[in-house]
Parts: sequence; structure tokens; C-alpha cells
Amino acid sequence: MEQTEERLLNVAADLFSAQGYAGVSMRDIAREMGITQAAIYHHFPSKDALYIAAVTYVFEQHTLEVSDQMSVIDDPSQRLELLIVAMLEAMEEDPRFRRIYLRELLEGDELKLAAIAENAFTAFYEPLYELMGELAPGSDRQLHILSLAGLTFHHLEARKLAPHLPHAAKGKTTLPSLARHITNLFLHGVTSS
Amino acid sequence: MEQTEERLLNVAADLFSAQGYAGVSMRDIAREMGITQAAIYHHFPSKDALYIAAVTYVFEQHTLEVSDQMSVIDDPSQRLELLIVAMLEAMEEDPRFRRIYLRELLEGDELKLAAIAENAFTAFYEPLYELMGELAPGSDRQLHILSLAGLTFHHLEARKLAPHLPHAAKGKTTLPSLARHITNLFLHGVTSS
DNA sequence: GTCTATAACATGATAGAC
DNA sequence: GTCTATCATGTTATAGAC
Repeated sequence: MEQTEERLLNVAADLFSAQGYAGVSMRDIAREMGITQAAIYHHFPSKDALYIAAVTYVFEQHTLEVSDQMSVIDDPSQRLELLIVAMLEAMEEDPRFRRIYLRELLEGDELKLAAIAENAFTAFYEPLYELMGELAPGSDRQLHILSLAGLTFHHLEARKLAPHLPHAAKGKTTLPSLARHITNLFLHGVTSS
Repeated sequence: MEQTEERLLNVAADLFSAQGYAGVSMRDIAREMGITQAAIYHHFPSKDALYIAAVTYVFEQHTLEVSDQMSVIDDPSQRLELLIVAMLEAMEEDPRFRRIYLRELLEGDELKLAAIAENAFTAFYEPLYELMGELAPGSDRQLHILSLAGLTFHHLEARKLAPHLPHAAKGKTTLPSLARHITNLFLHGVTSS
């Protein structure tokens, strides 16, 4: 991929993930790029095409392999903690990823949702699915995976909200403490912390 | 409140919660209302004012009293289950509520987030906070409450996504089974189901 | 690969009739 | 309380020069 095109995808992903499809104009993207709006059409035929390309681009960055380091560990609880830390770090590292996911969950049509399902979870889904079979055999594994996703996505996004809540904690929550909290809750529930 | 104005707030809330502020035009709202765009300005001075009024309107519907029926129950676990069912039902009943919450979490500025914090959780926060003190004394109660919020919001929103995931369950998830899943997970973790 | 210029249309908002 | 008409601006997209 050419350098300009990749930068364009990055700028577009930044803006779209933060302000949504309708909230970002081609001029906004062009301004951030330092070019004129018309120049974008040399790289992509339409705003729609640019959006889809940017979303795909962000998702492709997250199909890393996490299962290699995991497969050697026997204890499923330990493997879970590793996966949760990996998920949190991946989502923390690229806010665009989790925001596009949440955004598409809100307004995505069936077609986009199917694409999301295929792309967003690929790196984590299969190892997680297998893991759930070990941790809680016979249970609804998909429900558990969606629970885990809900916990991680929401905690990261809610850090902006937390200071405004009634009994706000003094310092802000660090990533490792979040990982410990989620792992603990997911494994043993609220009664064990 | 006049009848037309209330209907206007409802239509606006429907559209804004589904497509976001930038994704909805005054003409979209007018079309749904069966009036012209200019007529809206008789009721609200600007798009911004209408949006804020619609959001406030939706939130005000959800400051119901749930604590009355709860205070008589001694067992904290039982009270938790009641609260979770109440949360799920409230959010299921009005998708606009949870979507506006998630939307503002994504793009809300500090001012709006503060307003959200004040309004979105008012009905549930205090009883939940107290409950956490009984269920897990000494723990970070706010983290637990945000966990619970993440679970409920995400599960409800992800029901559109679930059928597209790799190992999708056959039937769709019912509200009572969701409530049972979340309560169980939150109380005892994945290992107990 | 980027520019200027422009077409064709959508948008938020106002003025004034009824 | 709603209408028509209109304004100023912003929008996606195209044409053609460099």
C-alpha cells in the first residue's frame, strides 16, 4: 500500500471512529491530511468506500496471533487471564477498534454486523470459545464470550465517565488493575474479591 | 406538555438514538412527524435544543422508583437479582435509553458526560452502591457497578450481532435467561454455571 | 497526486402569510 | 401551529489543468 493511502486510511479511521460516519465530512478528512477534498477521490471513489476501507484496515490490524504463547499453558484460568490482558491491551492501544465496534453495534445493518462478527473477534474468538468449554463445560459459551466483551469494551469506554459518577474513586483506573478486576469477576464473581 | 411537543420529543428521540445527532436532519424528523421542517422551530429554537430536550426527556422516563420493593428483602443476592431484572427490563423496554447512553459514552464531551452520570444511573446507582458494600465489602464498588452496566448494555445491544458469530446458538436469547446468566456470572463467576 | 472550479443537492435557520 | 419561500452555507462528487 502506498504511503499516502495508508495515512489517509489512518486519518479517516481516527475521525470516523470518534465522530461517526455522518459526523465527518470529506473536507474534515482532507483538512487533517493537509490536502483538498477533491484529492481524496483520487484514492477512493466515494465516502462510503473510504469508510469501509478504513474500518477494514483497522480490523485487519487486530488479527494478530495471541494463541501461540497461550497454547503452552495448561491451567485454563491462567490462559483466561492472559487472554483478557491481551484483549484489554489491544483495545487500549487502538481506541478506534473498540469505538468502531461499538458504533456498528449501535447502527450497523445486518450486512455490516456480519462483517463485524467475522473481523472484530477473529483473533480472540476461537481460543476463547475453546477455553469456555474447559472453564464451564455445558454452559452457553457464546453468552460467556459476549459477557467478557461487554466487560472489556465498557470498562475502557467508561473511564471518561467514571470521574463524574457519585462515588468516584480518587485516582484513575490502570490497565493492570482493570485486567485483574475483570479476570476475578469473570472467574469467581463479585463474592470473591 | 402539549401533545404535539411530546410527540416531537418521542420522534426525535427515536431517530437520534438510532442514527446519532449528525445522522438525523430536521427534515428527517419533520417527515416522520408529518409536518414541514420549519414547523419544528415553533417548538424548539434549534436542532441542538431539540436534541438536548429529547435526551433529557428519555432519561426522565427512567427515574422510576425500584428501591421500594427491594428494601424489604434481606438477602443481598436476591436483591441483586431483582435489580438486574429491573435494569434489563427498563433498558429493553426503551432501546433509546441505552443507545443514547452508549452514544454519549462514545462522543460526549465532559459536560454531557457529567449530565449522563447524573441522569442515566440515578434510579439504580445508589441501591447498587449500597448492595455492593454488602456483597463485596472492601472492594471497589464503582468498578463492580460499571461491570454490571457493561454486561447489561452489551448483552442487549449484541443480540443483533450474536446470530452472526461463529458458534451461534439456535434460538434467540430471552430476557429472563439473560437475567439469570448475568446474575449468576456476577455472583459466582463462570465456574459455577 | 494534487490543485481550482463547479455542479447538484442537503442542511440549519428565518420571514411572513394564513 | 403549520405552511411556503428563501437564504446562506455545507455536502458529495466530477471535470480538467498542472
